[in-house]
Amino acid sequence: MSRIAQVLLPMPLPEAFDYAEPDGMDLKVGDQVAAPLGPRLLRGVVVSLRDATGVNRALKSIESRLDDPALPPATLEFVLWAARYSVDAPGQPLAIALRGARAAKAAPRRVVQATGSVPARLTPARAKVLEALGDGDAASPADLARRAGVSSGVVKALIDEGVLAIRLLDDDAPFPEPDVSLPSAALNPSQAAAAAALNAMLDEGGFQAALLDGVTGSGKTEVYLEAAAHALAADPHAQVLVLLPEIALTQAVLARFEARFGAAPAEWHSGVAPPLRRRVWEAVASGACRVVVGARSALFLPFRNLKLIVVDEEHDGSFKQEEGFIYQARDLAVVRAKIEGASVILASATPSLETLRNAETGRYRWLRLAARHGGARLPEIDLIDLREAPPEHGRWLSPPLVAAMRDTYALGEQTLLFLNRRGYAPLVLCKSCGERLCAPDTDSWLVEHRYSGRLVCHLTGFSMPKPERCPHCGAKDSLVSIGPGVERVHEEAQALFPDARVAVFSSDTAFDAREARRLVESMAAGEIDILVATQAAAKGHNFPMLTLVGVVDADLGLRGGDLRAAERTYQLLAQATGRAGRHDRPGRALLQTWAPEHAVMQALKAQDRDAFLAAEMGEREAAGLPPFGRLAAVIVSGPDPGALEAFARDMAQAAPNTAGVEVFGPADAPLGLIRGRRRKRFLVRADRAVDLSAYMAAWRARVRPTGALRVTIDIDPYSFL
DNA sequence: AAATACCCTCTA
DNA sequence: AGAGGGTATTTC
Repeated sequence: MSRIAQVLLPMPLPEAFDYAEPDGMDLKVGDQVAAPLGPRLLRGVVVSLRDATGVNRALKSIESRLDDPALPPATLEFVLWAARYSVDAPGQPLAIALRGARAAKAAPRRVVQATGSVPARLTPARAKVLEALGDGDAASPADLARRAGVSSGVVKALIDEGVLAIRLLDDDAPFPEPDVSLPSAALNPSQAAAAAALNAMLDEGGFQAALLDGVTGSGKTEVYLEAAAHALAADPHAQVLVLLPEIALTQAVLARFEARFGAAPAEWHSGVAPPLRRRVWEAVASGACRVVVGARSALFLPFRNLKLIVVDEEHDGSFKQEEGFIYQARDLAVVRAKIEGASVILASATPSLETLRNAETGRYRWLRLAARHGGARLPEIDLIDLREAPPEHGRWLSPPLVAAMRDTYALGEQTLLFLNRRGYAPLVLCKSCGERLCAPDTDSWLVEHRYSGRLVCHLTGFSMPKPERCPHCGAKDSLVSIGPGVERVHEEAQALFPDARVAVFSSDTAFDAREARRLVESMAAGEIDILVATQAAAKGHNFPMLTLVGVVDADLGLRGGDLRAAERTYQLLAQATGRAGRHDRPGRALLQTWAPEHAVMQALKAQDRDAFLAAEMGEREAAGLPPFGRLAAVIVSGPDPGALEAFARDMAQAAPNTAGVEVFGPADAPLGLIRGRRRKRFLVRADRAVDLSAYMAAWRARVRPTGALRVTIDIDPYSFL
């Protein structure tokens, strides 16, 4: 009996396609195959096999089974689950899962080896080459020539003569095995208790979840390292995944893994070159790679025997993927753990309300780390009321903050000025005609970057040199920079302290892992007096000489006012102020604010996280917002305003009526125009019991966007632009 | 996603 | 008629 294979292709197709299985191919679910699609031949994955009964149309045959590792059944199940949850085509998450399998293999290394035959004429140069061949590792022709001190022509002649031959070497250095016998770091009693609880959780086996909750510097990393060691030791094939936000800039955690296990973990993020990506993917699939530290997409790797997932800084917004396939990696990590029968640890000093709620209701174990590691005190936090002590016109640092900086500088200690805004000024305005400069066909302002002399759109990536004349009215020298960014605060700090060493840390100055590390090291070594930084520097670094943190604009994140504004601001500022005064030096943090009475500012000053979260939790509950209800957003977009308007009205008409679901909209999106596309939004609020994904899928099925119109569904939105 | 089928206008 | 161009449809 011949069979039919359902094959999922890594593309936005609505479902898997049926193909005939050629005789004798003996496919299994998860196998990677080459399947014809129209005139093309594509990589796909077998999702099911069934007897070929009831076939009503001619099917194409699978071309071949690929020589690549199969996708493990649990990975496949996870891919399908993620697609259903996100209300997107299953081929989208599959494309992420296959990214490593599709990456180019490393070109084999060409090395020279002796064939055993002797040269007809043994010149001195040739003798040197043969001598150099003897010592050292296999070398490429060019390296061998260099080692022998002759030109490459000599080597080439020997190859042509057949004395030497080229061999192709696939040097896939194996991923080093973690050494779990190395000693653990010394844990304080609080850490030891948490580690013991996590080990007990792992010993229980099956799906388990825990919140590891501890203030900055309480030593969460050591604790989850012990849990990882425990999982790896308990099963010689166990695999561990650690998810980090924006891993490209965080080298510190990698170093700690290396110290603990005597071997660097495999990295997985967008900065990893394709050949290495391919190797990591294959080693994860074979089980040879046991520890992966990665960004959110590492969640889609083909683990064979995943036993533990750690989501570090679980509250961090960058776990939410906002483009292409939209997903929240922290939430999907819990799902993946459930499917794998693994444990998941969510770690944070300022947990998200979603996670906190799960801990409060007992769905997650709740492990709290109390004391600060090393006995340092928490920084003292004060508010500077900008209404009472405003900076001079055109300045951004208030007199009390400048005074504190002066004291700190005089003591030879360091200041961190925190401002979560890249560039020099967030807005450039023409004082002649009032025009606000925007990217072409886009509603978002151009940000002035003075170091590079350009105006940059942070949304679309558009940039242009700063013009001399207003592009709107043509007036000369009429463009003024409005508001501060880190570069402008740098300028002001340098003017106030001409002898101080002032530096900027943002994604523009720390553009890759190496630059970031250089800046962090020079700050840690005391080579910088004042560091002006965005959130790129707020997380995870340890600066012993840093005793003052000044938050330039504490209210920044509160504007715009989406549902998580207060929560996010608290998390960010708690993290930033937590940088001050580690080790034996007391620290101080000053927050410049126009609204010192705001609950977030009061909570930060009182260092009363729990009271703030309780109040915030109460407001969410009263409004039925997450974590007490569910949200989804619909963004409809298209180039033609009239067509968009009409379609949005049709879509509103088509919204299904269901108990416990409210649909709001359509409304103009705050960013009403991006890259020439007009945008409108719906917001859907549902009770927790409602299957929101199914609701959204049913709604989408009722409308047909024509032409250039597009519908994007965002389950659990974080951005409301 | 990417190939192609379709359907306009424009050019001689 | 055939070339260009944009848009809609199809892919097991």
